[in-house]
Amino acid sequence: MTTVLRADAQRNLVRVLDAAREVFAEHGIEAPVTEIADRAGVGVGTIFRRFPTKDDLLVAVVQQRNAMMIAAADDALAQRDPGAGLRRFMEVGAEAYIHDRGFCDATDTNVFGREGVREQLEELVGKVGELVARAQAAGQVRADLRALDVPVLLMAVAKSGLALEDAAPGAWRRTLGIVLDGLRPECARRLPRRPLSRREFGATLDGR
Amino acid sequence: MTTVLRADAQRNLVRVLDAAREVFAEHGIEAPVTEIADRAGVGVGTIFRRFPTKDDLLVAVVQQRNAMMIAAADDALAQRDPGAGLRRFMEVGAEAYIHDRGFCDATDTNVFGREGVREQLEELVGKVGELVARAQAAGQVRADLRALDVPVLLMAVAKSGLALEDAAPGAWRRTLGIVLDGLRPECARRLPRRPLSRREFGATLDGR
DNA sequence: GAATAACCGGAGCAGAGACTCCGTTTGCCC
DNA sequence: GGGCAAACGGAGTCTCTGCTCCGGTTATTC
Repeated sequence: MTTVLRADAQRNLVRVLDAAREVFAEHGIEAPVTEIADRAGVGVGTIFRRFPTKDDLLVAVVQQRNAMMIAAADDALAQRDPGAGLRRFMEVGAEAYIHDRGFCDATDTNVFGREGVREQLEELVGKVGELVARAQAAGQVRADLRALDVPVLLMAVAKSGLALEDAAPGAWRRTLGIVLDGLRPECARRLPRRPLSRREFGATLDGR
Repeated sequence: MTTVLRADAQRNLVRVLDAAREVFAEHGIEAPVTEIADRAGVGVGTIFRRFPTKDDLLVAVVQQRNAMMIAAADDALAQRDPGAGLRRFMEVGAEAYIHDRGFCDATDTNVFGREGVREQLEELVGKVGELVARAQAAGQVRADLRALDVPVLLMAVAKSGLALEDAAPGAWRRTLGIVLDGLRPECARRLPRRPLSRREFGATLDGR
C-alpha cells in the first residue's frame, strides 16, 4: 500500500516533522505553516503534499509527544518505589508539557480524538492506572485517586505554568508541589465530585 | 473631562459591554467583533467608536470580572472562619473563571498589564494576602503559602477544567478538592521552589 | 420645529494565513 | 546518460477578521 518514499522526500519529511515540533512547541499551534516551512528549509507545498491539513501535521507532532509520555510511564512502572515512580512521572510529564505550548494548545481542539491519538491516550491511561494502583497498594497515594485525575492535574500545572514560565522559570514546580501534597493519603478529605467516567473522558476528546 | 453621553449612546454602550461579556465568556477572545455587534444589535462602527481596538473592549470586560473577584475577596474577609473563607473564595473564583473562557484566554495576553487592570490585581492580591495570613494564623492553611500562589492555583483549576466542562460539568470541583487538600498545614512538605516574587509577577503581567 | 452636533450602520479596505497549482528540478531505473 | 515519474517551491487564491469611513439618522437645544 504505502509506496516507498524517494530519498529526498524522506529527508524532507524528517526535517518538516522536526521543524513542526520546534515551532509548535515554541509558538503554539497558531504559528503559521510558512514558519515551519522556513525552519525546515522547504516550501509550503512540500508540507501540504505530505500533510493535507495543518491539523494533520499537528496530529503527527502530538503523537511523538504521546510516545514520549508512554515511555515515561514505562520508566515509572519499572521503578522500585511506586509512590516515587508516580511522583517522578508527574514531574517529568509537567516539565515536558510546560516546554510544549503546542501540546497544551492541542487539548482545546479535537486533535486528541483523532485516530491514532485516541489509542495512544488509552494506552497511556492504562499504564497510569497501573501506576496509581501500585502506589495506592503501598499506601503512598490517596485511595480515591483515579487514573484520569493524573492527566487532568498535569494539564492544570502545565497550563497555569505556561504563562509564568518566561518571567518566572520553574514556577510550575511550586504548583506541582502543592498538588503532590494533595495526593498524600493522610491529607485526603472527601472529594466533592465523582471521578471522570470513561464516557466523559471520551466525549471530552472530541471536544469543541 | 468626560463629556456626557447622549442617551442612545449610553444605552448602546451598556448593550455592547453586556454582549461582549457574554460572547467572550462563551467563545473566548478569538470571537469576531461582528458577533458582539450582532448580539448587541449594533453596527461594528458603534463598538470601535467607543473602544478603539478589540483589546480595549476586552480590557473593559476583564475589569468587570476583576471587580467581582475583589467583592468576593471582601466577602471572604468578612467571614468568621478564615480557613473556610479562603476555601470559599477559591471555590467562587474557580467557578467564575470556568464560566469565562475570555478571562482565561486573557491571561495569555498582556491585558493584565494594562492600566486600570494592573491596579485591580494589586488590590486583589492584597486582600488575598490578608485572607491567607488570617487562615495561617488560625492554623488552617500551610505556613509557606503566599498570596500569589492563590491566583496561580485558581488558573490551574480553571484552565484544566475548561476543556472538560462541556462533557463533564463540574469536573473542576474534583481538581480543586485535591488542591485544597494540598493546602492543609498537616500535609505540607517542603516546596521545591521559592514563591513568586513581585518582580516576577509584574513581568508576567506584561507577558507575551 | 429648525439647526446642529453627536451618533449610527455596515460596505469596504487591508493584512494574515491556510491551501492550491503548475512550471521546474531531481532522484531512480535501465 | 537518457527517459520519466516523483518531488519541489513559492506565487497566487480564497477566506476571515480587525478596523475605517462617510452618507444618513437622531437626540438635544433654543
